[in-house]
Amino acid sequence: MNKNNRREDIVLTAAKLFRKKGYNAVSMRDLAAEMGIKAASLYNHISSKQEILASIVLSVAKDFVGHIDTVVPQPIASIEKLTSIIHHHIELTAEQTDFLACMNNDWIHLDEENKTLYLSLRKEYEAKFREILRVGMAKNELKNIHIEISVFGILTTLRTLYVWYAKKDVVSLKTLKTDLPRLLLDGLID
Amino acid sequence: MNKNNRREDIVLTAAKLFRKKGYNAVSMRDLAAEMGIKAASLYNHISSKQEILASIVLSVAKDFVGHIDTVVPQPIASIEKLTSIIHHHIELTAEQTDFLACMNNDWIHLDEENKTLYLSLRKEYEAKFREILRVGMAKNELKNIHIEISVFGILTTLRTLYVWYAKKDVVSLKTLKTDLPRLLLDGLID
DNA sequence: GTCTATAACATGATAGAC
DNA sequence: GTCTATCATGTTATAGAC
Repeated sequence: MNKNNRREDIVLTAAKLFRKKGYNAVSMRDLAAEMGIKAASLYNHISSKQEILASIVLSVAKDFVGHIDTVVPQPIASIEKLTSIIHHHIELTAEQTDFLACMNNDWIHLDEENKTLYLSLRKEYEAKFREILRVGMAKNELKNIHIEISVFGILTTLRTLYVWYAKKDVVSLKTLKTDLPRLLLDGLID
Repeated sequence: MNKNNRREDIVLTAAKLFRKKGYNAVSMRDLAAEMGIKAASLYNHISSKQEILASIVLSVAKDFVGHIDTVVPQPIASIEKLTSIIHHHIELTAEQTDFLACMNNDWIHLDEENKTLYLSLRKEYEAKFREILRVGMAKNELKNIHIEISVFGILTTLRTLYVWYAKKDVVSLKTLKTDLPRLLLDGLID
């Protein structure tokens, strides 16, 4: 196993543990034990516990911004854009559950520099999402519900999908992809 | 100041710190410093850091179950019941922001016994909420969206209200009480 | 009720041998 | 690349003086 794979392995294992117990509750000894090595050996592959956290959180945050950037310029209705975004959240949740959980729970433990970077990516994502809603409402494709409440309500549900995805035996990915957009966009009442 | 008030003060201060930095990142020295006393003195009022956390988390969890128990037997439409629950979440979020945040972020750090208790309260709440949706769908008051997805989507948003409530300058409590039920129940699309 | 002092241990990280 | 050994610091918690 070369150095990159080993590093990747450490980050994946860390994400799993951080998700389960929280960043602060996971010691470098815990992480090393899970990898089957000693704590000191970790430092041949990573430079600090902080670096691992930043690697996890920022990779997900960048992925989300990357996706919304491909959606925004498309010549499709607002509802289609929102559906595409919801589907991307579902897919990423399925593929990178631990990373998603880690981003949501532990970003607060990033050092000042990375926290600022994370929050600016998040702000950028929210601004682009808000703009899609604004245009949709202006074109009367969407109901005129308070825009901040709409942004918050939808993004919160999407961000927290991973919590619920752990119980995925209850519902298939396919059902999720049809019924979650219905819930978030059409609502429960006719 | 008598013993109960002092204890209460410690719990309120702890909730504030736990919310800001996370349970594990707050030491008893931090908490004592914030209270203007020494760490050792805390133990005259509480028996452990764990006990403080349990006190915070369980009080909120019990409040939610208590409220839904008053709503369930009422002779009103499902939509009215859901609106009442949404309003209760909004009110509690406004009154006990730190407690709500602490429950959401730090329940994972409860010891085994209290974690089990918390999860059973949470399960009980979800079951009662699910039943309201089930009846509403059976009576055709609500659309037939996958029930687990509906439960998840709505409760997630309500649980995470505190995150957004910190930016309360953006929207009034009154607007929240009208537009959040609209978003969650009516949806964005006509 | 609060203090000082301290026990007993866990933490992130590093140096240097192999 | 991994190990053992170690460091400096932080942790929860208690004993006993005032």
